[in-house]
Amino acid sequence: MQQKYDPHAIEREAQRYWEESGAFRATEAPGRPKYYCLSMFPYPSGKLHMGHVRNYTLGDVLARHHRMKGYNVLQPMGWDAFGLPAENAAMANGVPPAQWTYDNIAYMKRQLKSLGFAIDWSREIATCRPDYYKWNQWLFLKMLERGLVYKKTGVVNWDPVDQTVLANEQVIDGRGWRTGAPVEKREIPMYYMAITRYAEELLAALDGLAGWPERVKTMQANWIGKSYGVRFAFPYELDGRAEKLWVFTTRADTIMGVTFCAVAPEHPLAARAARDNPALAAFVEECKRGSVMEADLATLEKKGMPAGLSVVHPLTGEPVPVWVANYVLMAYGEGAVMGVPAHDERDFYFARQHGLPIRQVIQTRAAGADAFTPERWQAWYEAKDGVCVNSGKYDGLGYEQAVDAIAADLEAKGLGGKRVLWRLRDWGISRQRYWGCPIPIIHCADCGEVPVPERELPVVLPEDLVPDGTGNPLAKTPSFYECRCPKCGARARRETDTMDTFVDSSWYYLRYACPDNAHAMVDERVAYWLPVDQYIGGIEHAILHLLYSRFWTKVMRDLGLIAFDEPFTNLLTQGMVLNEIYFRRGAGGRITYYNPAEVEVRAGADGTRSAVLRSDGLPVESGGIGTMSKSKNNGVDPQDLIDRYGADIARFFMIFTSPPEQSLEWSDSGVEGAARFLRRLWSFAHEHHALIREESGRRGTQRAERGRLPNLAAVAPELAAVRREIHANLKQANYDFDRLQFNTVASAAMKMLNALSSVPRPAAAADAEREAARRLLLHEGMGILLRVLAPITPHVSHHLWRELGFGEDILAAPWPEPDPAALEEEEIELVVQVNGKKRGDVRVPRDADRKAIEEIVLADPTVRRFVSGQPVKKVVVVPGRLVNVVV
RNA sequence: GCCGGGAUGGCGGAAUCGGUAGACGCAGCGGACUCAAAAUCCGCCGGUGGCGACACCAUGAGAGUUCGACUCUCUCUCCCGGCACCA
Repeated sequence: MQQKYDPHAIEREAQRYWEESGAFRATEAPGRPKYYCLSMFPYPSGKLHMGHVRNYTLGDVLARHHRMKGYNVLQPMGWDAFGLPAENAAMANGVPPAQWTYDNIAYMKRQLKSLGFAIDWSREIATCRPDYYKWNQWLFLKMLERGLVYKKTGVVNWDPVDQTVLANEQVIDGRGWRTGAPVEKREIPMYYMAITRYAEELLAALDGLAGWPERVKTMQANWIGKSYGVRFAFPYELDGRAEKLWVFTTRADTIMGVTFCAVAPEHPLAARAARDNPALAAFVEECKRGSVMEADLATLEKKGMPAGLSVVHPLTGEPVPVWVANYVLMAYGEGAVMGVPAHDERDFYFARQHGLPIRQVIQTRAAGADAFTPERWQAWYEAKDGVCVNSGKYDGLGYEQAVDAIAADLEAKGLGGKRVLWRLRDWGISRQRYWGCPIPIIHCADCGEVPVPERELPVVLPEDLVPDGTGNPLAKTPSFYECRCPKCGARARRETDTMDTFVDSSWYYLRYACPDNAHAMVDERVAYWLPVDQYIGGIEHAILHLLYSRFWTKVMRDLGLIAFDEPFTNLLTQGMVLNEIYFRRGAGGRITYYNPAEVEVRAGADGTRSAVLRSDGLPVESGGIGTMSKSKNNGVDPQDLIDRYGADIARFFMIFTSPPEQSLEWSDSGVEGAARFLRRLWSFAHEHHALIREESGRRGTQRAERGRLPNLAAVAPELAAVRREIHANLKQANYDFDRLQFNTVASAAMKMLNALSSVPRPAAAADAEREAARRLLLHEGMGILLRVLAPITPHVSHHLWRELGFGEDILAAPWPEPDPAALEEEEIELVVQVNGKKRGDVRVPRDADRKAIEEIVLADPTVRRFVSGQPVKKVVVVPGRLVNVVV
């Protein structure tokens, strides 16, 4: 055995062994318990970043641990290969997105392999391959047939200079990222998937997802946003026609307090009112500036203008003025709201700003007539514990009675009724972009929108175009868009929009089960492997990706393609890997980001810190810390770490440095500790190896360590303590594996090595029985330690397992369980408190009862000192833990 | 703005059901080995006071519940993630 730990050599060797033995090739084995372990597939951005290493190490730990526990494990990998960065890279370098993407895939695949992940590469997929996205198109058409896909207009960011649609990410401070031009909102036709039809099930089924983090389920529930309320109308007359302005409210009990209505700038009524009102038209126009992002809209200064018309209150018959307000969202509810300034904080400020009347219609016990503070109204609002006042026939009714009575009256007048409102909106999937899956539709002048016939799928995306930032290249490529109408044969135009990349990632986990099936989207192998037993990915996907995947699963179930309801049984959401962000703002507001590795932080004499770019010594601005990303140029290349230390050390460090779900501010201080630990493991193993060889030489046998451990308590009590330590840490490690807290598994492994290292070397004239016991203990401990480490540091574990003669392949070894006999203790230690403060500890027999413990504790000199004669009120005994004497 | 989460020594973190705060590791300090350095090994290592035994303080801030709170409740501060076209 080599004396020196050479990670690169043993990693090459172990990886070759796995490759040649096809160790990670998964095959369907009905009857064996299966474990489908899936990490979110990467976008092939160029190189792996630390988030990938964290994600895939976590997945690999789970996959390898379950494999050793006897599961038939599938761990696949693929590429989320369509998307915007490829187009940006193409513009920057003049290389087609396809080539850039395939090059990146090749490079990143090599990186993943060098980390030794137990991946079945025979199932690799890339979403930009026609044999994959064909099925996007196929399912799109199935959904279209069933009315689950439909067309309507949607609002996008429009760059008026480049004449192109911008992604939210491409809008910086309200301006186009390339042109610096102020962005406008523009309405265009788009295809939508009717996810709202599944809103009820998507919400209700969250309760059944026992293996999902609560925080993710809460976020999804809030996103779906079911609210119960009343939808009702304010009648009005315009251009000689009777019309209705519909609104939705969750507080119909306050309807008698309505003093105005507000509509979104995009509302038809606003457009109509602006027609003969230039000032209002200018305001509506002003509201069109800026991006469509909700975060931007929600932080806008609240502005409004009278529409110059009024509607009729449905219950009082009084006229109610209509306003156009930028805080009303067209996309939520009816695009119009009732205004009740007395009982809604936002309405209150709006009314005060514009001199609108405030009419109190709810009173609570807690508040007097002068208690008009928005904070207080908020409390009433949430508690719903007031009664109606100034409300005519509804006076004295509580929240529920008032809502019931008012809804009934509205219903009787044909002006509304109770209604459930969802916050969830249908999923717009059209993108005016090149590098995505073509939408399989043909536009014919006579036949309208005609689906591409199934036999003509896939509609293949040309791979040789280079976008230039102005519009969609597909729309400028006649060889792509020129076609014949499948219905009438006339010249027609192919749809040039592509699909949202979330479509690609909504079902890829199914395709790993049957990546080679050219005739069907899914087959019986999907029934074997799915649903995914453990899904691992970043918390940033808590809502969109996971919700779309759940929706897609339910759609495929209803199409009879699969037979389960939810795609992911257990979910581990890893925290983000963060790093400093530095940038400079150039001319026209364009921002250039600098990698923290190129930046030097200097502390000034006055304690202030300033950052300068190393290359030119000039200052850069700090953008705080944030997720490592290509767009913020704050990634750290893990390759340096792997080249320098090898895969096992990189993996061990990644696991040890923080718990999986917590976000992690990147720092590599501490990686030396991981390296030191594995070197110590190696040299300990080397010493043990020599010991075994010596003993087997003496006995003339190949395998020396077959004997049974004697009763250590009798032979060598100090060894019994070591064995207790090993088994206690094994118990802890198994517990932590099960609760997915791997950082403390790594700690437990370190503690085991510390315990084994603490075993004293025998004196020159050691007695033979003791020496044999010592050797057997070390061997047992080493066998446990290597198996506990195998999921985290697979290469070195594989190597030492064979070297020390435990067996051929550690992957085939049974997972270790602690020996209860090793954990038994005659005496246990109890912490002693007086009035809740720790004052010492006592040792008591393991089976001492409460009364005996009380006697021992009250007789303890330290306790007596602190009690010092005061009467003992009570003695709290927590079995196995502590005793608290209250005086 | 809205939704979700987080904050513990100089640093990463541990504390499983409300029961010893700081496991394990990094950095630092002292020592051994060495011609020397690296590596390795041993010891110390939250703060304040004390020669010491020990005492007091301390888990972002402030209140509360409890025999007992890092853990539960309320208020606040700061940070991170998401907000529907980054993936």
